[in-house]
Amino acid sequence: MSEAVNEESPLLVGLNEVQKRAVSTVDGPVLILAGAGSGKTRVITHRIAYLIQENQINPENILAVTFTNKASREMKYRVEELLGGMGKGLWVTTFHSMGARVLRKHASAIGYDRNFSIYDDSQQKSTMKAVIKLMNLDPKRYAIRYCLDMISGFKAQSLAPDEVRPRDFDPKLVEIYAAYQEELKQSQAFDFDDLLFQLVKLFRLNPEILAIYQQQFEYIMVDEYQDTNVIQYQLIRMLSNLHHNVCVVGDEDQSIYSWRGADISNILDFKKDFATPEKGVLRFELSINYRCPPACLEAANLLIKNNLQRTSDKAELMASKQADEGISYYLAPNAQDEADYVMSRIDQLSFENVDLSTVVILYRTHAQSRIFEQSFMRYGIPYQIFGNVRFFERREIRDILAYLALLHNPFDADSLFRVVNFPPRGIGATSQDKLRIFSHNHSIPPLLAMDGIDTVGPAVQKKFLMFYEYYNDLRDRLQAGTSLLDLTRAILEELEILHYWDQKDETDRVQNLQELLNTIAEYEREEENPTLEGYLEKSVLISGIDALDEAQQNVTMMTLHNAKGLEYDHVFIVGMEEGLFPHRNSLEDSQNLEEERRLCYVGITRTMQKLTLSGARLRDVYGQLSYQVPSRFLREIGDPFLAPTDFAVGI
DNA sequence: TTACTGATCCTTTTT
DNA sequence: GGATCAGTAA
Repeated sequence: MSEAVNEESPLLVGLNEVQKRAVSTVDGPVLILAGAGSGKTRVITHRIAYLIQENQINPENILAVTFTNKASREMKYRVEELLGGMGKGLWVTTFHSMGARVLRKHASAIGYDRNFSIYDDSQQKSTMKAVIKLMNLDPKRYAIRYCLDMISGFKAQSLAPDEVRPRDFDPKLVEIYAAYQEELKQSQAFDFDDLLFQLVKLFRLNPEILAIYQQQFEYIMVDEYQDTNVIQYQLIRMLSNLHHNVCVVGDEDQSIYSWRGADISNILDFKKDFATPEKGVLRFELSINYRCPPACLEAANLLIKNNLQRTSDKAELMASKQADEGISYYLAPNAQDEADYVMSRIDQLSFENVDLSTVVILYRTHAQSRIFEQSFMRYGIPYQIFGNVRFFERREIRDILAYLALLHNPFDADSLFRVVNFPPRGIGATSQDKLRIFSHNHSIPPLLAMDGIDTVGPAVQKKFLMFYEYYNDLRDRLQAGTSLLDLTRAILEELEILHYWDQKDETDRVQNLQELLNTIAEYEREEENPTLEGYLEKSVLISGIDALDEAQQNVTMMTLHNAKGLEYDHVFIVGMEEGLFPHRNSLEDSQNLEEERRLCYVGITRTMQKLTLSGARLRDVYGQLSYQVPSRFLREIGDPFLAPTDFAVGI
């Protein structure tokens, strides 16, 4: 069922033949295999615009799912640019935001309050910690991280506690899973995975609710489909099961999230899974790369060939660019020298008036950013880091957000215990444990239990009561219409929190809190209808990459994972050493090793102009000096593409 | 109850 | 090298 390409549409101008067909084929299931730099985003945005402009589809009937908020914002912006205001009502969203949005509407259908909280990683940790403690388990045997990872895995596989086969796993673990879910439920909280897991549950248990969305979303598009997991697959499957107009875009070679449950077979089996008797799957392959210099592309192709588990029969990427500065490799005597080398190169670029926002340093782990950060400061080069200690994860920020979260959702146990003794009120660990147990035994949320607890002495009782009354006072003010900014200011002042940090000479924290007030002010200014709920959701779902500020002339530093979907003129991939990249935890397992290689492939193909690889012979690992061996990926890329002049010799 | 000290375990990658 | 934790003194 090939369609005639509408040559008249301005939305097709400037696209190549395959791109044109991918844009204009809107009916039925469509698979777009899009190699790195092949104009994928362009195809998706033009396709959305095409649907609206040429096929007269109402924007409200289009769903476009991405993985990061940044990607979705970018997509929205570019569609807007193409359509000029006609795109209002489009659902361009991340999987998780979509989950939050739909769950807010129908939470009661699965026994949740619409004011539910969303727990991030650190809240999951403290909740799990409480669970292990309540269950009297050995925290060594049942490490928090391990339990959470397992549970996250279950949820990614769409398995509820009673669906996990205990014979396959430690039965205790399944008990922990059930108890953890119960704890979340008591707190009226969802964790990240729940935003998808519970959404699927909602749809399963309430076909009439699913039907609303099936009818609404006539056209569905999914970006980065190679990184979807079982639960995301199920969601797309459910939602598209009425109209069957589902278009997925992805690239097997760029799958880098299998550790999060992403399953490459989703994209490999798309044909089989989504074809209907009436509508077969159409497949388009974008294999011309418009981004990278030929040497980069050649190197990337050589590298990825070492992966034996590539299953699709897709063609090798072809270069369209001519200009080429080659690839350099610098082997530094030690990590400090590596950083200095990169600095001197960037300094040179700056001297040549290169806009520094076109320069990026990519590394495997966050820990590597520190040495570069120090060098940047020494050289006086402006920089920005993404994802390391995210703003909203700082302790002082979390404390205040916990007050706000508790105001929004009084059931939120984690937030309560976070603030009950901050600033110190003489309610220590012992009293907190008693409150927890009392709350648990009587099935009363801990906040309310503070009013009736009879298992503590009168002195502590009084402290509980005072907290409870202060809480109610704040809540009254919120309901009376006090703005979020004013309320937060009041909390900071009345609890003397700035003073508290000041006293401890923690001026950074004071500054961060001022910055928090700024973000709230900004939120209230920019949002049409600012709410406490909206602000909290934004602060928890936002990820490091979302704060990326292209307007600033700063060099950017980030992990390779964060770089997916981005492109830069000048790319530095640092720490090309065995044990670091590929990471030591992946050396033993060929599957993991292939994922590392794909990660390297992603990194290389971010390059628009010049790629520089580097590594050190000697590096601090866990505070111990260790001799490093150059990464095997360098060998796989091969000498011809590494400019020999840049080799540094010896120590 | 808190605040400090020394020991111990790590960290891969993220919505 | 650093975050987190158990143990101890005030």
